[in-house]
Amino acid sequence: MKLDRTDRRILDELQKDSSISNQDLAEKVGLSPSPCSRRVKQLEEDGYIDRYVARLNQSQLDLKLTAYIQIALDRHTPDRFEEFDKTVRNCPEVVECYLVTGQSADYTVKVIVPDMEYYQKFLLDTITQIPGVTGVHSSFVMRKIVDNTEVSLQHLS
Amino acid sequence: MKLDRTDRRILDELQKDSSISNQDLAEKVGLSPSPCSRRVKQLEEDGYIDRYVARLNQSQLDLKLTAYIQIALDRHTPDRFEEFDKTVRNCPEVVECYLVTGQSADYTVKVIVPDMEYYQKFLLDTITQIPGVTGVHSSFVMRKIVDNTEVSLQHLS
DNA sequence: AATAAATACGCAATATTATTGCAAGCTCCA
DNA sequence: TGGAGCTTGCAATAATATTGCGTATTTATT
Repeated sequence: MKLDRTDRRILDELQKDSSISNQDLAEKVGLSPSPCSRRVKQLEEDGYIDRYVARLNQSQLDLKLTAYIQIALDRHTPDRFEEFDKTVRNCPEVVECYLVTGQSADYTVKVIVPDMEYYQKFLLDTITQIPGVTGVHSSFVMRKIVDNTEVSLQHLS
Repeated sequence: MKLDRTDRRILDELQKDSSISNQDLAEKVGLSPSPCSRRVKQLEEDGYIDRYVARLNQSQLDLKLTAYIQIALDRHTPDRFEEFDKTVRNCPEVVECYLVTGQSADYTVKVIVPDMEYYQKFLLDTITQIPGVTGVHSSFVMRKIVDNTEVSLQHLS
């Protein structure tokens, strides 16, 4: 259950571009197609590769606003958390939601929506309606410098 | 250059799982394989699909710490921004970096690293070294409720 | 350091999957 | 209601991935 340099290179390539053919991937990592295919399959089976996804062009799809919402709850009881989690998991506008450390902001939520009007409605109709939500603070993305899903595997070397 | 219901369903499926075969995808969206393949190709060519990527299992790869860093700059001059952007783009630990609205926090940076020790070193050796960085505030992810790349296309209906 | 066991490799053959040409069927506008 | 432009499904073809197997390489053990 240990990864060598070739495995890591395979993972790196697939993180960047999973539409690469097995033949090209094999060449990039210095292997012939068959062992490369076998390694990829193994990495999938061992759970290193979670899933393959397509990333869409947001602005072309009229999704022009990305917002971060910092949310604080009145009480930190299990039922408060459960209710919040359940609601947020069912919002297609929410792409990320984390429980984070820090003074008052319990949750950090990332939302992708068409525009400010949509956002405002979403905030009022959905977030504000969740029991226990007290503080809500929004910030809006003006410019994207990095927007990846690719993680660094350097520490495994 | 307009998407019908079938196109949107294709995009939705590929966002969730791009490893689906064309045949299965065709069946899901109620098409036979050939027009389905043609539509996917068209969506790629038209730029709706940005790229295909593999998502990895972070904890299995020893990436146990996700952190958000809120960063403020001393001055909002072009060279300050450029220098910051350039540095951050070259950090493999940084998965997201946005310029955001708000009082003092100019940048929101998301970082994925093995542990707190690594994080501390990263902050001191990299972030703090960037000219003009004054305020730095970290929060750490304790629990992930949602961690997707999938965006909602409901507004197109 | 030698050797045995286990693992990983590349080639060639096979199987799977995607793509293309084409005729028939829709759709939409005049 | 007719016709132009698209879209579809089928069948044939092409591209791509996968598997068996003999050889080579690595790893562990003494």
